[in-house]
Amino acid sequence: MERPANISNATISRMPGYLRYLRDAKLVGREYLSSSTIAKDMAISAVLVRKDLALVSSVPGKPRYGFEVGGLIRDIEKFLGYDNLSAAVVVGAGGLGKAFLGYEGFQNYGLNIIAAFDQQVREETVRGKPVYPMERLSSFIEEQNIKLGIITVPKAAAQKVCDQLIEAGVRGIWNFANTQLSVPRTIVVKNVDLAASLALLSGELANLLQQSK
Amino acid sequence: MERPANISNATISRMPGYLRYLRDAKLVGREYLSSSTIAKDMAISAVLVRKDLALVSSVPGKPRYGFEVGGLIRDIEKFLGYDNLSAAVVVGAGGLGKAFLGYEGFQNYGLNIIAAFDQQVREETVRGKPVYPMERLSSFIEEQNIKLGIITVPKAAAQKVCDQLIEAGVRGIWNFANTQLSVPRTIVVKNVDLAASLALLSGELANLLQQSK
DNA sequence: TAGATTGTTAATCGATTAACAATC
DNA sequence: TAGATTGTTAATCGATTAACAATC
Repeated sequence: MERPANISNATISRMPGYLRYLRDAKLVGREYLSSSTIAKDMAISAVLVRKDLALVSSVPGKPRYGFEVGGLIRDIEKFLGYDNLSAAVVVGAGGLGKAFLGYEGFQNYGLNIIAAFDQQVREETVRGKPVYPMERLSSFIEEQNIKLGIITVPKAAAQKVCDQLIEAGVRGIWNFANTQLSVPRTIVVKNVDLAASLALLSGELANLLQQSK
Repeated sequence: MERPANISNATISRMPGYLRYLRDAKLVGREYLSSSTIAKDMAISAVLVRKDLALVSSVPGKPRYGFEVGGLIRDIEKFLGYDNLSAAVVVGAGGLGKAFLGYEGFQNYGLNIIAAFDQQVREETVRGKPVYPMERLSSFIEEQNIKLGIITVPKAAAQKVCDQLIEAGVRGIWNFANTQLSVPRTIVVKNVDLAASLALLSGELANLLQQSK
């Protein structure tokens, strides 16, 4: 894999945004786009766009034209590893877990959730995808060689689930339970902290409502 | 409101994390905590903890003791505005929308989702909370004086829903549709970009799996 | 050619960390 | 008192932006 190791997290985080934008642009027939056009539409700076794209693009942008949309899409997909979908399981078939299991959109972002697990199986399938009891978790992960687990169980159960996933062979964990997980250093965890996002929103909203009084 | 305007987004984003940690600590009977203990448990630096807490705490930490847990909890709750819950509506009663409507956990983070709206009402209520048809959106928002809207509709419908929310009086939008919304400058939008989080996770995971080969 | 646009080097900005004096 | 811990000032680090030469 020729993914350069020196690409910043900030840049990586923006990549799915570029991809989404470029896919939309391609759909309406755009073939070339300048960094300034992309920047304006995405509300970021043009220099940043050029720097980001230079890091992942296999062909440089052309002066006078800009970047070739199709090529860029392929390069970003490759960079993000979307050319081969990661199979994943979700543990916790509550509201969020079921929403994830039923959401096809993840396929556009390189993720293929193939099953859910829960202590109590209330529905055998969600939109055609199976929900299994926890007892089957380990063997399923081993058989299917799953490397990515998504945790959507309540906080109190999260650490235990996390340990089980790792024990069974999962190496990356996407954690939606609102708690700090402790894992060996060889495991990657990414916490999704909706509360942090909400805090920023509420804060700005409070300032705004304050002003308008 | 005496919220200091000069607190960075980075600090604000960490506040819900501190709050969660401190609430847990209080539950197990901790009365004082040093910045180094908090830092170790939360996997951030102790100086950062002291700086962050100094910005929101009404009483300074005590040398030799640390910070008083109960007081800190109250200060952060106040800072984040959790002392008065924001009423919100969610538009889009698909998987994610229903998950949000049914999730009581938001109450712990200052948010009270009181109703959902959708074009097609398949269930009249979710965990006791009402789902209404889109036709009722405007009047409901006006009557209940709702200032915060959550968008969980598909991408294609997001901008229209956004416009309707703003038209009816919403001032802050939490957007889960994965598209860039265009809004007047007087409106606050916070996009939740799961794809960005996933990109970081997959990237690190790929590096990891690569190494272990 | 002229002009739009890229890619790169240097400057700026913001956030985190290091060092250390102040305090209970 | 001695020592742990805070709060603050200065240094570092990383990311973004500004400036501008290179290019088609």
